Amino acid sequence: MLTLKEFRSQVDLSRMAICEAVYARHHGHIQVKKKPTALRNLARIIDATLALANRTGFQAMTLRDLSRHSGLSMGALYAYIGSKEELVRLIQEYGRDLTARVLCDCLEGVEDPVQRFRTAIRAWVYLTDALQDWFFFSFMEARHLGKEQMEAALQGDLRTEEVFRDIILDGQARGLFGDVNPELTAAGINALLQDWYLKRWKYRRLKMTAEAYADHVIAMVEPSLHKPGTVASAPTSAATSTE
Amino acid sequence: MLTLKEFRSQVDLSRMAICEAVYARHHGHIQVKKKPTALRNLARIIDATLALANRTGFQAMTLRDLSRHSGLSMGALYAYIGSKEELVRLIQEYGRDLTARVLCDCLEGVEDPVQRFRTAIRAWVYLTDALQDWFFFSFMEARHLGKEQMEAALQGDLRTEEVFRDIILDGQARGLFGDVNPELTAAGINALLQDWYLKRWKYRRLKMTAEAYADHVIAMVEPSLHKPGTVASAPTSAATSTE
DNA sequence: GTCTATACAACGATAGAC
DNA sequence: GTCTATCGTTGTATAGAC
Repeated sequence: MLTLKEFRSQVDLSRMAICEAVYARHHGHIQVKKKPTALRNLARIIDATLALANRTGFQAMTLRDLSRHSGLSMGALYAYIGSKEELVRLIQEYGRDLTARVLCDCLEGVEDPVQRFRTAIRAWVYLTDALQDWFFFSFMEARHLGKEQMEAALQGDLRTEEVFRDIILDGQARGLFGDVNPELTAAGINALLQDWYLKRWKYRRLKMTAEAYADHVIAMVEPSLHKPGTVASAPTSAATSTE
Repeated sequence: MLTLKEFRSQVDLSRMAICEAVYARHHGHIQVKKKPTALRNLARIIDATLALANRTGFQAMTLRDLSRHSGLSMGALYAYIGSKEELVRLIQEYGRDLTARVLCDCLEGVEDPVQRFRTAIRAWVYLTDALQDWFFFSFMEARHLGKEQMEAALQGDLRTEEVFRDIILDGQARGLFGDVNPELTAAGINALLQDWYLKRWKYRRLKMTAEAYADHVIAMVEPSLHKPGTVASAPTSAATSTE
């Protein structure tokens, strides 16, 4: 079974690794040429943006706010970004590359549909947990982007669903799952997974861990997948399960 | 079974009925004293605000935009609202009163837990379908409100969940449902219901109706509620079901 | 590379004519 | 009741010193 610890060792989600990718992609637009300083300040800018924008919205966050919280002056800020709009694009892009890859990587080598289903859910919850501020930002600010950027955001959403849809189709082909609508069920799973980063306050209040939440989603969806009459052997909790 | 038609005849969700309520609540702050004109223009302002704000966000919508799209001048606008912030409060409040009441009304007289469960889901989907622009606005702009207004928004969210939680608890007490976590399951149902107005583009693409979506949520959740080994007699579709 | 000081546009809000 | 014209403020973005 995919544990949170295992997941974290597989995927490098450190701020620095992410900022490296952003820097590599945008070094043409970034005026600062000394890589160590550039990476350090880029990390500050992204952190501050996510913190401020997730509190009151990206539009409400002024660049003066950002300047204060990132510890950089207005002038210095503009050595890294060309405009406020470019900042939101920059943040949006870095996550997109990452998320598409992670889910596929974690599923590699897992053949059994039931195992694939559970692994995919766990991987996604762990990923969105590690990068909750990015996922929250991305969801809330997607419609403020330009047309083609928004298209890309929607495509990312659909691609996640396709992974689940294909697992369900495979399970049906092998006679393991009943005849639920694969597309709709995948959309439902997506909605449940999204709740983890959209309603953090709620689950924090319930003192839930990412692993417990993944188990909950699995427990909620799996019974609807299995053929009527088939009693599923669903794991009740990550801690007690012995797969 | 609660159909969309039945629901609409039970609850008056017309713009005018809603604007009456808003006017009644805010007539102290509204300078325009002639009721018919006030109601007409209030409806225009609310419609335009929801349309514009849901496209690019409330912060991004300028009052000049609103003035143009509502057909009122800047000056006239300020005869109805005291400030931009008051406008968002006004819109937020009108829905809150409504939503709390509707769910309870539709459940009145329905005793059987399974029926209550299905009716509650149908009622909520129909309600959010009729007022999708309001629910979308409310979800997206909740964090831009003041502290006590945001508290109220969260409370509204929790109250919906409590209705579902209580239905599950009742079903468990009567031995009809298995021992799922009532609070978590209610949160999951809430997440599924939210998807209907948060991802309209997706379901429009799938050519789904509100009734079909309600059936889908029921079909997805019900199997996890029933006791292991118990085969549920879930209705496959609102059209073919004969309850 | 980073700073301070400033330009310029756009915003929310109001005054006063009609 | 509704309009046009205008106020003061605040936002994004840049120029030039260090």
